[in-house]
Amino acid sequence: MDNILFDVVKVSDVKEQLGQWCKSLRKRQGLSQDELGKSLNLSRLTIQHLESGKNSTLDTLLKVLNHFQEMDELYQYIQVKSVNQAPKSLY
Amino acid sequence: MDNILFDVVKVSDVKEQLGQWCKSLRKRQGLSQDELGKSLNLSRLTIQHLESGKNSTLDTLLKVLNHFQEMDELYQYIQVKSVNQAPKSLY
DNA sequence: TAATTTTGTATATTTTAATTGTCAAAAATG
DNA sequence: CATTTTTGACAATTAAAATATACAAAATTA
Repeated sequence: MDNILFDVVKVSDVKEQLGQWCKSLRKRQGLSQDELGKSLNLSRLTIQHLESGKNSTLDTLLKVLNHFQEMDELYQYIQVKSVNQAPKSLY
Repeated sequence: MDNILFDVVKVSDVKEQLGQWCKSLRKRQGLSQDELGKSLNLSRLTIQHLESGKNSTLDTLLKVLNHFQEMDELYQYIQVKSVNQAPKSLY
């Protein structure tokens, strides 16, 4: 059971923020949803859903981040976090 | 067109690393895939696919990260990146 | 302001992630 | 070592993401 004290940020908040990120990356390059979609072999609506915080797939998100050279940095972030630490001590 | 010089990390690499991260978080708490799945109303196979780097949805990934209190930090990371910067100058 | 482009929304279809159940291999436990 | 638990893999079904098309609202541009 998730403790409300530690649960201020919701899953939907993160999805919306990810959408905003992708949108800002696209706008920065002056691309339309259609142009970006064509570059990545994704439909314009898939881009639109991602940017509006719908429940996209990892492929869709990562293709977009990769296109704007943001995937490598995210990869580093994850890599540091995923060092396999010892399981919680029983004592 | 993506430049190979900047494309060393592949989408599949990030998915696999995300899977490793989720797996290490689960192991640290001494939980089984089944137990985690039940906690999040996800099937054991959905957890298994996520951990093995398949193409999961954002909901699946974020539910898991949220359960281990890792979503808030990721949210901060994204928030910093998604400040809407001015579009590329035309000059 | 008028014309053009882009975006959000809606519906229908296709593709695929998620689920359910089962089974054997692998790992953990007594 | 034997038993139990966990995990990875296989199929079949269900739920939902991705697609295609169309249209109006919004934003951009001339």
